[in-house]
Amino acid sequence: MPKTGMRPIRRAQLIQATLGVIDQAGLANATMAGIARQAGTSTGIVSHYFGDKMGLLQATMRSVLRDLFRAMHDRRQALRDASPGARLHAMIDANFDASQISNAVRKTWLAFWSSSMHEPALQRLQRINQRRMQSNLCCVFLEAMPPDRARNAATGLAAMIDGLWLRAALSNDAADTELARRLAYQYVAFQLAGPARTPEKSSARKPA
Amino acid sequence: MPKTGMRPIRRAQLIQATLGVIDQAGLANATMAGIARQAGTSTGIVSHYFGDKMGLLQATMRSVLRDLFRAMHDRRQALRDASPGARLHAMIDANFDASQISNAVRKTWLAFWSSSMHEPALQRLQRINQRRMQSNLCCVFLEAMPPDRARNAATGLAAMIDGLWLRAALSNDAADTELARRLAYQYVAFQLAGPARTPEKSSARKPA
Amino acid sequence: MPKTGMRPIRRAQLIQATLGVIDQAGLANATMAGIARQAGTSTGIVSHYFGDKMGLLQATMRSVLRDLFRAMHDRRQALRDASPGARLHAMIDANFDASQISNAVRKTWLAFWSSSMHEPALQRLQRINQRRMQSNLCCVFLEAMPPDRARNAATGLAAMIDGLWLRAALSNDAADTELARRLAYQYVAFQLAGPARTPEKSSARKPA
Amino acid sequence: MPKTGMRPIRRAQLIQATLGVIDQAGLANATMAGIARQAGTSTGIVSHYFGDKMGLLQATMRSVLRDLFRAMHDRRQALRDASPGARLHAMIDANFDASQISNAVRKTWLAFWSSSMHEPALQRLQRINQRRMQSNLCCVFLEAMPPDRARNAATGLAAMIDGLWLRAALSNDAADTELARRLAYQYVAFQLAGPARTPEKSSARKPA
DNA sequence: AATGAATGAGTCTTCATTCAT
DNA sequence: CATGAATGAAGACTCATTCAT
Repeated sequence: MPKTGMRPIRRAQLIQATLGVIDQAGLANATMAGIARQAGTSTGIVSHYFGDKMGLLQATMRSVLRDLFRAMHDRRQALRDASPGARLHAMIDANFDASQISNAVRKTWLAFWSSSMHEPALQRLQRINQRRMQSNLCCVFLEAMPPDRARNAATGLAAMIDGLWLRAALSNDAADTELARRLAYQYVAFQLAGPARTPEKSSARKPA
Repeated sequence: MPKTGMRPIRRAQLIQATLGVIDQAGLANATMAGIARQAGTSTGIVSHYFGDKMGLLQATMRSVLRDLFRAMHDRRQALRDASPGARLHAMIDANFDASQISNAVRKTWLAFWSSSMHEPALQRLQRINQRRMQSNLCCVFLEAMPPDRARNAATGLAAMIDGLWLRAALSNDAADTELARRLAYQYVAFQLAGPARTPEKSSARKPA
Repeated sequence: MPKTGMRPIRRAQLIQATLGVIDQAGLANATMAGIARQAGTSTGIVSHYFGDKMGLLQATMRSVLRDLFRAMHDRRQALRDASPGARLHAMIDANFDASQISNAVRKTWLAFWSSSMHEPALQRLQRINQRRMQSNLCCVFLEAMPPDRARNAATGLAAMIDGLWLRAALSNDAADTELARRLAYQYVAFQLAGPARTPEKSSARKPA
Repeated sequence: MPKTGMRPIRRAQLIQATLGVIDQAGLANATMAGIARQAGTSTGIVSHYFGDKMGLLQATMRSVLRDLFRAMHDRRQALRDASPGARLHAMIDANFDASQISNAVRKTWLAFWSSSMHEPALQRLQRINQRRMQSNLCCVFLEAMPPDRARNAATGLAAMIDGLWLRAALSNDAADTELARRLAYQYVAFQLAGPARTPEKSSARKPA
């Protein structure tokens, strides 16, 4: 009697196992056998549900991205009519959310960044994510500044978040999260207060 | 007697080939055979000079790091007595130096970031690099602000640079470099002008 | 469900193939590919069942030892209440049993002797085997002589058997088996009749 | 200025190095590079003097055999007119001579035994050695018994010596040498005193 | 005579994938 | 649905041998 409705359960199981294995051994050392063992299933099951190793990795990455955007969405919903500053803080918080800062997710994310450069399938996901983040941030900045500056502010904040996040991932130190958040908040404050000096194309290159 | 003194030449050759292969195929797909072919040598030669694949990767990473710090050092020397702002700009420029922004180096760097999480040997190099960058930046900021703020400014700028650098790497678009530099300059200007609002531990978390 | 219970069958198959390859080409030239081909399987299967080449070799040696001791045990059981002489003959016969004198087994045994000196895993097996043989022989001799002499007789007979066995292996001549057995029987007769002259520590060294 | 007369010196050097490496790592792990390093020369030199790896191994084995027979010859010369017993003891002593019982020699010998089964060149040496030993022992026994018994006695003593020697090699215990010698002496005494019971072809097989 | 850099064939091992049950 | 046995291609690494100097 084939149990029905196993699909989503098994898939979630395997994605969790994938995250776990990448956390423990790294993407480069994540084998199908290891993932299946971690999930408590047989090796054949992965092909059955994801067709391919790449299929599993894509699904895993999609799952991580979905979690990130759900976190951002939830927090923005809760502050729908708040000030731009408050909403940007909420989005920053989402990026350092518990679901994002677990080691498993950090390592997975970083690994995907790296391998997305040579795997078109992952690259597409990565691009979508990046664009979505940029536009989400830009929307909020637009309420407080002209479009040109808003775009730059969004790019800068996105870079800031990624950079802080990357450092936290590399240093493997959960305590950094609080500092990371504060530095990101500070950057928002900088941008909302107006640029100290408008960055110009060339003259800014060699300031006294 | 056979040709002597081939050591450094061959090593440089092989490191260049490694960067090339990682650029084309990614670290995950970089095989010894491919690297040897790219270098125009036999496969055995890599073991001969680096002992191991990991030995070659370490040497390659070390080479990339050395280039980065040489670029920073050179630019700082040229501006030894300049203002903090000018020197920070020089350090930023070094990070977006031609030697750093080539695709090969970007991908290699990102790949190393990723795999350093599970390879102690690479992790060590990565940590050393991170600490050196932080302290170099901090030294300059200290001339313009109290130690506490200088440390945060250094961390923030380092994150900013990494984040911008990461985005450039992922988007694979060399044209972003100019924008990246401008955003980093802007961050320096923010910090040197004094914080818009001092980031505080908790009250800053939910600003109106 | 896939065929289950293949484990012992495949393992036996592969061990037989290992013996065959060592017989034909020698341990030094026994490759995994050759063994797999001989067994009619793919190369990967060896790792699947034995993990390692050394794992396969250990299992093979264990199998050979097990066969030897089973042969000895069977023959002793059949003569449970017989005289010491009869039981020692049975043990000698077991050592020159059909399962032991096949060329494959001889060469394998000799190869293991040699490589056991540098492979701790094999050395352990070798030591266990040696000790077990010594104690089995000693038990029987004890029924016919004082402990001191029994120990020496056991050591001597074990050496005799090994030496005869070794010569047979090296000369590659199956016909020697009969002679080997007779010489071993003779040694037993010598010992059971009482020593011609008690071997003494030093005075025996230069007898007239 | 090519130094002349280096040939024998270098050859001896390399043979010693070979013995050393086999002692430390085993024949299976003895590489040309390792031997050259141990000898303090370059890798190419081995080909230069021995042409081949097998050439070096043959020369090494020949050297070991030559040492054994020199030891036997010397001791027999010293006892030219002594009794058969004394001369047999001398030959036994030679086999457990200091030059023979060093670990390096033991392991080398055993390794050669093993690989001689598949290397015709080594096999030839091995056969010559075996035959020479047999005939040397037989000559002496012939002075004390009829040819038929002498042949058997020689075979038995040779087996005894090899077996004792083998056990000593495997147990890696130099202290066994004394016991080994005593057991070999005892065997000589047995044979010289006349067989306890003449070994017969079939009736001896199942004695009561 | 001697060096040691270079080669490349050969080996072990890993692993994604398939498939009969 | 699920299993896990089996495959075989691919990669890292070793090492005897060659050869220009």
